[in-house]
Amino acid sequence: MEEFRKKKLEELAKSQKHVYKYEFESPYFIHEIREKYEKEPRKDKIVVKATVKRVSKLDDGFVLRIASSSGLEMLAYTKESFEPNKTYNIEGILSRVDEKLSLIDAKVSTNEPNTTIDDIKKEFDLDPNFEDVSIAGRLVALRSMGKAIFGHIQDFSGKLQIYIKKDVVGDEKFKFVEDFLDVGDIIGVKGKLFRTHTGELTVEVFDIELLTKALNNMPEKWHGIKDVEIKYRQRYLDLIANESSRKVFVLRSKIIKALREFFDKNKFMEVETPILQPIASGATARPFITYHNYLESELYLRIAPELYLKKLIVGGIPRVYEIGKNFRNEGVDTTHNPEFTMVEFYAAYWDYKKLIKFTEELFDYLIEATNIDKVHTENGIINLKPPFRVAKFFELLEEKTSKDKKFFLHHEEELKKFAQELGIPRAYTLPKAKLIEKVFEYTVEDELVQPTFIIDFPKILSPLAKTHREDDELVERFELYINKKEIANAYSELNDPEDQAKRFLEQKLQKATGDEEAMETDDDFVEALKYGMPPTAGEGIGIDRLVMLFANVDSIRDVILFPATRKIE
RNA sequence: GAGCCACUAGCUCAGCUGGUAGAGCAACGGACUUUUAAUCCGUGGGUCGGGGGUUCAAGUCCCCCGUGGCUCACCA
Repeated sequence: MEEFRKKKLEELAKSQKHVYKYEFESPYFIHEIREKYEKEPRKDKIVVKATVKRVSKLDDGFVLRIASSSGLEMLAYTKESFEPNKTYNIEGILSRVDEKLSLIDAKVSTNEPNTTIDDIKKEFDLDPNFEDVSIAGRLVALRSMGKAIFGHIQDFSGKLQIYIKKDVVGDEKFKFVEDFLDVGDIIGVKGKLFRTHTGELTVEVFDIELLTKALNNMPEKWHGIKDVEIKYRQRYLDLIANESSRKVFVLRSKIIKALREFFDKNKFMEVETPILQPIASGATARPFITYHNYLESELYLRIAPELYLKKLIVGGIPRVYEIGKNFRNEGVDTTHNPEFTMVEFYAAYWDYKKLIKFTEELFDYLIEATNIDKVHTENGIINLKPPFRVAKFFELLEEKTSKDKKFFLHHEEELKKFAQELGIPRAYTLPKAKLIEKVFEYTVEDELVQPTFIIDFPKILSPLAKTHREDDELVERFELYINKKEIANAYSELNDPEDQAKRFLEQKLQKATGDEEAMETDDDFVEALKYGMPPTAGEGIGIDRLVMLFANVDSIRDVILFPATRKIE
């Protein structure tokens, strides 16, 4: 804790000023105020004549503060080196970065100026005309100029400059600000909006109030929080300091909201099924175990909601979806968190072909909602706009290995040998189903960068999927791969109770031969099927991975607010 | 679970073959009424992740432990 701040707190208490206020009238978020007076540029390429006032180094290039002859300023992001105090014709793409009008990809231009900073400002930064505002936020910067003080307040939606003049707020208030306010404090201000001569939207403050004192120092303003350990364990600091992080979680919220809208629009009903389950089935994964004192029995945190949702289809709900967490007791890495969010949905009278179309419609909807239809990854530009490629599981395998379906399903010894040659560890001890999966991973997965539906999986990999109508050894199932990651998994649901019982039995046998992740038998589910489940298709989409895709981040921990971390001793 | 790498001021980072622990921002004192990574002058700040060892001397070399990252294994 900061000693000086503590002292300020004590002094304030002595003078009977409340340091932790109860409320403040603040009808708008900061972004709503900015929205009124700031138009979004359309990313046109422009050329302006400007003088470079300051050059600041970034990790990747420079930021320039450039000014017109009349003194209006804007920022320019560049990779080229510019000399301060020189005048250039600068071209770049007009956009808004960190709330400020900026040129991106700026460079020295041989073209004549086609506009001026003054004209641009007039068009996109409107005159607020001294509107009265009352607004609260965290003080994130404070620059004292003697008898005037500039600062910035920030809320989750944005940042706004404040300007405190001694002869406007009065000697007493001004001294209070000088003596007691620190960067990090939560404050409320009342004042009127104007633009400074460099054009920044600013509140000229006539009243200012300390609402909450911050005792700890804030993270550094320029570099933000980089230490991933602090980012994950103290996410609030990450959210205060890093705009990029705020953006990711806003995007996540947008995506989940869009999913709900999309399902609601398509007449799906949202439900909740148990997280504490007596049998952890519906997927192949190891569960967390917990204990219920009253029932005197072990319970599992669910690894999938699948079987419960299908029971609801039996119960007559024609279309259901659930957005919620699954828990899997497995390793943690950049694509796996022990608890993760999925949407699972089931529709009676549909089959997996209908789901392919439906999934494409869903992506169309997400593209519209997020305004993102392409992502630039290290694997190249991924185009998220449907329609997507459709490819058969065994055809892809055959393309890469020149071995056919028969080889994989009926020549186990040779398959083992082949797997060994591919470098798959412990090839001789793995069960056949695992081997096929592994070979697929080793040979095909790397090429699945653009969105691809892989269809028609082998039956032995899919104990809950319906047998393929044209091939008894396959099931009607697809997985959607994007950027080498599985994003969705879907199938025509198996609704023959006897077949289902048989498949569970096969899983049991696999478990007996050492496959720890083989699926648990759920007799209640088989019982439900005996009452008749209409033909149904179902799908699960990993929301964390979906957000990773749209946000273009590499680690699942960057899209989960509080990812799993080890306890610090 | 295995291998490699990292951990230094509140934050971001320097610190070579062992020789009195550094910078920028933040903080503290001062100047400045349109600044904006403000500027200018001055000041304080450290169990170098923890523990042990080698040495006249360890942030630096060795061993153990902790946390994290990457790769692999496991897994969606």
